[in-house]
Amino acid sequence: MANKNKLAFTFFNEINIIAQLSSNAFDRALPIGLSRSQFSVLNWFVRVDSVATPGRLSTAFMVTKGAMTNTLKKLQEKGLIDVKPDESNGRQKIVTMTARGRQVRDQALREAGPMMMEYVEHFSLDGLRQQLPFLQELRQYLDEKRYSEAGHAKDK
Amino acid sequence: MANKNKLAFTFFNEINIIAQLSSNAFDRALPIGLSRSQFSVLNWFVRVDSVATPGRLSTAFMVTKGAMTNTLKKLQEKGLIDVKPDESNGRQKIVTMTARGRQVRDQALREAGPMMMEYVEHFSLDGLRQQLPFLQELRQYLDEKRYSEAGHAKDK
DNA sequence: TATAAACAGTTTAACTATAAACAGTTTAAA
DNA sequence: TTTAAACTGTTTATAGTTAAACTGTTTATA
Repeated sequence: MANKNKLAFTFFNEINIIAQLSSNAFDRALPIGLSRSQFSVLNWFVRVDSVATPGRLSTAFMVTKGAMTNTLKKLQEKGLIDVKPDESNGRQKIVTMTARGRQVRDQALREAGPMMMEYVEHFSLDGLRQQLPFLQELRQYLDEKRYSEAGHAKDK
Repeated sequence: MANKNKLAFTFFNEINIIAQLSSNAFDRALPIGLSRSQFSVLNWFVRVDSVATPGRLSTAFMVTKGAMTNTLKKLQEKGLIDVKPDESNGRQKIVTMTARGRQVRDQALREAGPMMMEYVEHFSLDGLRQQLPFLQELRQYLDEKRYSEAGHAKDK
């Protein structure tokens, strides 16, 4: 059905443009020297867990292990995270957030929050809430599809 | 309202994940040697206009002029577009798609289309259609906001 | 007309990402 | 016990992006 095909393209196109616009805006709201991926890792430690391995983080953020190695290196150099070997497993490393990391994350959120608020203030709470279930269902579906694709579930 | 703040973050987070997943899938569906930005430019010539300047394209795709210079160079090297000076305006260039470019675009669409279809086949036509207006309104709002931000409308 | 400002596109440096090769560690199997 | 396979994280090469400096052209202004 060519009609649905076209609709699918339009739909994903809108999603992509919104993602790009909001990401760009968020990047600019972040303190200089802190990239979005770096902030996201710091925020993860608040939202999800206080301890992680690099592999767990690369899976959570759907980036390659190499990308996460790079992000963690930057955070470590700035003293925002601690990385130490896992005594019980020589392959892994243990990553935690430092007090300074927590401070930087909190400040970034304080600076970026109002901007994100402003972005949705013209949309009702109910309007946003009504969209969420569809988006969450779609996200979950795409995520499952990703894992079921041949030769692609390994390095993610 | 902290509640709405959190909802806004959740909302944009979902949008970003969907964008990332669908983009990655689309990238993989594309013929090797053709990046998403390159395909997008070729597709633009079918969807929007048959002639363009580099500046118009960089605005349309919300990337810097430098990024578009790079994309167009790759397309030109592969013989998929023509770039020639604008006789009536020495600052500008005129970009058009070649017959080969049209062929490559058509083939890419044939290869990637079914994948996108599969991505939405579990969602009803009506379901997608119901989401669109909100997304389009949001996109338009963000786009306008972008232009109204100080010191940021120039190079886009 | 002369000069300054704005504009259109290119180049460069820095950054982030991927994919693939790599090194070391652990687990499974023979 | 030895060996092969799987795993965890790093490195390297490649590609695409931004921001800013740059070149050349056009427009506005004094």
